Amino acid sequence: MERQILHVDVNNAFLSWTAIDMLKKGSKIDIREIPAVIGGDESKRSGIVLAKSMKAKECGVKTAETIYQARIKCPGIKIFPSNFKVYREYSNKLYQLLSEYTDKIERFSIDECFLDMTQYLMNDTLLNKGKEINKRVKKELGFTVNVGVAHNKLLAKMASDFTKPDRVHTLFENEIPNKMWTLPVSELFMLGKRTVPKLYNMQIRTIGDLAKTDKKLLQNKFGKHGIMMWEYANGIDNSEVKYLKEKPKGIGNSVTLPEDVSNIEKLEEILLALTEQVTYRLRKEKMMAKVVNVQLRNKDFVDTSHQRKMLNATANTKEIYHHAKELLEQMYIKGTPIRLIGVRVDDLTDKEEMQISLFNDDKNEKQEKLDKTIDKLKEKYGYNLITRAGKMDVENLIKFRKDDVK
DNA sequence: TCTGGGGTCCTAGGACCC
DNA sequence: TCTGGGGTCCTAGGACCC
Repeated sequence: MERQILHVDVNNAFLSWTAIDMLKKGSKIDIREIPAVIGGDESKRSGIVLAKSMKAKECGVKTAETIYQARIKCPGIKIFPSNFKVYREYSNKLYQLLSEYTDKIERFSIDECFLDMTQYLMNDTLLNKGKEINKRVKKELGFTVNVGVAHNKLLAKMASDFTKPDRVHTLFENEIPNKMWTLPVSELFMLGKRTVPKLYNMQIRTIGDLAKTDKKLLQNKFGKHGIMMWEYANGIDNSEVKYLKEKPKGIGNSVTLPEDVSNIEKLEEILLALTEQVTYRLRKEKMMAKVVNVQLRNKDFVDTSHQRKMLNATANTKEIYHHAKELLEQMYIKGTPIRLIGVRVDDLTDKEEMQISLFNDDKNEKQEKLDKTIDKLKEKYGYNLITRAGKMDVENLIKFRKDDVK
């Protein structure tokens, strides 16, 4: 049976949502109407463009480029900081509205959803539902969305990416040659900046070129990725709308340092704070991890990572930090200026499903208690070491943990 | 004052086993 | 002693997404 899929994509999400939030707080200007971007903090060396207004786009400003570059392209451009709390709020409002249409919704990202409408069309058409959603979001929530209308997720996503903003586009199978094959191959979902030049060298310029290329040839050159890109170019995608909440596969926390650090004691201190965050989230998910991974980026932007599989899954800060610290010591070349440091845990399992370890002795119980105490403190003070200094005495907490992990 | 942070999935090579 | 080959697990790194 033919599936009925919608893809809803918020136009310039972070910028639109910031604009609405500012207007609500009494701002006289609507930053959607001027050259503006939402960006990181240049003084913290995270000065990249997260979202841009239409006027900024007209200057040639692109998402993920530096604010420095944006200013060159568009002198006088206004820059506003991001506010994820606000974004989550609007994202939830959108989700609520969409929930009136189907319960098969996949939150693909903070500003994108897939809807499986197959069993929810009644006597209406999919296109009409798309148009209704587009109108209602604008009227009731105050921002605009693009809606892609198709028979699978890939085509719906491609459709919502056609002309913007505030549009509803269909991409049914018979429309593929005219609407999709004419586009440059770089527009195809999952074709990034590494793959596109390789395709160009093979004289593949448009999605149509790719669709007509021999599948076997692509498989030989790109492996699984080759098969996928051929299928996508031909509009083939059998993946389901994942409407059930999935457990995370890994949890990580990394930070670009305000200035390069070449001192391992300092790096260890930051690593501890990052580990604290990661294990806190891990415990909140009621999960345990088996793999610990430490990532470093040096001043030349070269990334290295080391990982280790532990004997038993754990969510304990001290235990995970112990491994993270060893990994750092193993990989850090003395004197190297480090720009970014990160820790992540993978190979996660549900805590409930874990058997009670034979070694779950007093020591472990003591550790669990300590973690719980710290978690409670965090909840109370909303303490987040790296991104914002909380009300709590951060230095003391570091010392507390430092003494503990010794 | 140039380049975020959170993810997922895949690949290649080495170790080890039978 | 001319050295297969399939399979699994592990690690490092790459590509892509928003």
